[in-house]
Amino acid sequence: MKQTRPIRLEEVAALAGVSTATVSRYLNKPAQVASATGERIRAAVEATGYVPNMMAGALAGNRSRLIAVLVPEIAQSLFNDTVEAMIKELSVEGNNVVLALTGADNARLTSEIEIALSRQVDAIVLTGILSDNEVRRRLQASSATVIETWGLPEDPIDVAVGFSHEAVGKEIARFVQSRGYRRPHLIVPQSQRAVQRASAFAEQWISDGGEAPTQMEVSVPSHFGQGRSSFRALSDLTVPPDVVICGSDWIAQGLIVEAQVAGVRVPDKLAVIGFGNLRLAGDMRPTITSVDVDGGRIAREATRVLKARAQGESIETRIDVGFQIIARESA
Amino acid sequence: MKQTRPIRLEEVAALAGVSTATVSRYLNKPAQVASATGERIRAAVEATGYVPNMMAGALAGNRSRLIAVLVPEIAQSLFNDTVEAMIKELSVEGNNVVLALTGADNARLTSEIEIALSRQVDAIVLTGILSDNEVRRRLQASSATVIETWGLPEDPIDVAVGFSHEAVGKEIARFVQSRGYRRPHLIVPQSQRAVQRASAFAEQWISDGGEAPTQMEVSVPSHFGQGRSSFRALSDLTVPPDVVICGSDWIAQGLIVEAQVAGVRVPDKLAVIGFGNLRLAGDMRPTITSVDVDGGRIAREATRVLKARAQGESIETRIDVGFQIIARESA
DNA sequence: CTGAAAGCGCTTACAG
DNA sequence: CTGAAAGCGCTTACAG
Repeated sequence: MKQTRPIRLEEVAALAGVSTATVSRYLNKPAQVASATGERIRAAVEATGYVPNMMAGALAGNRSRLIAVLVPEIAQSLFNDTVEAMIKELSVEGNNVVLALTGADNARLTSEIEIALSRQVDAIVLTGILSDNEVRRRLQASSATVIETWGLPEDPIDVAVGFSHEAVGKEIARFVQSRGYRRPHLIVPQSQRAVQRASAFAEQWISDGGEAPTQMEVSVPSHFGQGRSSFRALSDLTVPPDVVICGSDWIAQGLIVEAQVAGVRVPDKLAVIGFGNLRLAGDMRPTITSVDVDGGRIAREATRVLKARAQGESIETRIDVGFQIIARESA
Repeated sequence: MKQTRPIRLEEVAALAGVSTATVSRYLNKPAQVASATGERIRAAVEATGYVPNMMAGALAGNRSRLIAVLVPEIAQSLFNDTVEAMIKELSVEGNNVVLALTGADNARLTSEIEIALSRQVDAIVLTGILSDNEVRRRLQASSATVIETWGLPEDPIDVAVGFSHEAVGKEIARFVQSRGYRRPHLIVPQSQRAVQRASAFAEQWISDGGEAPTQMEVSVPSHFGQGRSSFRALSDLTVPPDVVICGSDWIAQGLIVEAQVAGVRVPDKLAVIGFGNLRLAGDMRPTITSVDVDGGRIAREATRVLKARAQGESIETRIDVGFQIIARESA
């Protein structure tokens, strides 16, 4: 390793017989360079094998082309599809994604924001809910675009791209009622948003004349094993449920497996609803009724916002990408 | 957004009554600064709310503190635990991870390497196998540390931290034999390494006197649904298997679910072995026998290598972190 | 359409 | 232990 010094812009310019300014323009805004000149530069770049130093470019141009994406974790997360789509979308535009982990409880959210700011990122994409007002202000004072995703706060820090978890809860309640179920049971991962959905469900259910639904808390990140244990815990309930609304498809899947082993038929004896509409929801036996969130759409909207911002265009501050209940065999 | 100009080092220095050089030293190598001076600087940093511009620091110091991690995908990947551990480990040292996606077929591997180099990353962590010799040379000519993970090539580009997939294949073959199974069937995701494991399995199995195992190919990334369809495809085999070796725990899980629905008892009528030792392997019913790869260990070794490199220490070029067959109920 | 030159905000020999 | 100064490799008004 560590051999020859890399080629700089200056050497390309010398070879092409132009100034570094012109090479820089050719590389960044080719339309501003005469085509004959451009061709000479192109040849010089190729001949030298020039690779731009983006750190220098970032400092000089005050644009890092770095986007920080902050998620609780990635080992197994409902956000993964969104993050993947985001990385793909953004890299097309010449940006790179710095992925930071804030922990299942989002404990490292504010510190990771500080670090991202120090990195001079052009934008910060948040999935967690930021309650610290000082950091909120610091974020607003910075020149970075801040995109809150998955949620849809009343008063976004900057821009929000997501959907209403309250609406999801209410919609599921209506769905459950329309299917004729009478005794819903909720399995609620202790994340702010899952709790929000559960509350909204209960509210809607009760206002529609139902009894207050029973519910159980599980830790985050949610996983398959919780589904199994949750099924077993069902026998502790005085009122046996006829439908279980799970905070994630993983929980739903575990619940179904355990139910099958116990000889409880899904959905005949017990209906199950998941959340996230992961691939496995459609692949499971029985297939799992779930709530679809379009991660690709979130990523596209976020990218569009970033682009508009970079060009100084005005942008909406709340973009609702919606959600969809996908009815399948399990409920 | 876009308010007041950020504080610079110069303003901190002025407030503390020292030069920018001293502030920079205090921030990066506090031991080189007198404690009284350091205290004044600390106070000045706090009073001004100074946030260092890491892009400038990177350019001046020729050290970006950026590590590129290249993986095929993250929606659902066996590498996720490793990537998560890597991000955690590295961020403790003040580094950030740029996550780049190379595609399930690794088609974007070389282009993402170019981009990472342009970013002046201190290190590139690869999970895919790099066969392009030119890029290999370019990588070696760069000053970036290159860490190949998960695999353990004979001749690493720079440093390799992983395990032998061939050894995994052979070890599974011995395990299967020791358990008395006679007719293994392999479900092989078409990734280079899964194919390597399958070949090694077959080789060992045959050299131990077994009949050539049957096998079926599935696409990457592997998933639950493939397990279900693979089970159904088993009936096409002229010789019904007594054990199925799956390329991932997701396949194994899908296979078990489908077997249960079909009334085939696991492991009594059909044993199943997974790969990856995901959390669900221990949570599934029956629990899944799998191969454990310690992602945390890989991340720690990689971090150790990076640190040693940064300090100019010499380092090993091949670090074998091993693997472990975890025998559970399914086989 | 192009160039000379200033400047982005740091780090680091070098000298003391 | 500390400072003056050069320099990292680009971008971008500004002027022509």
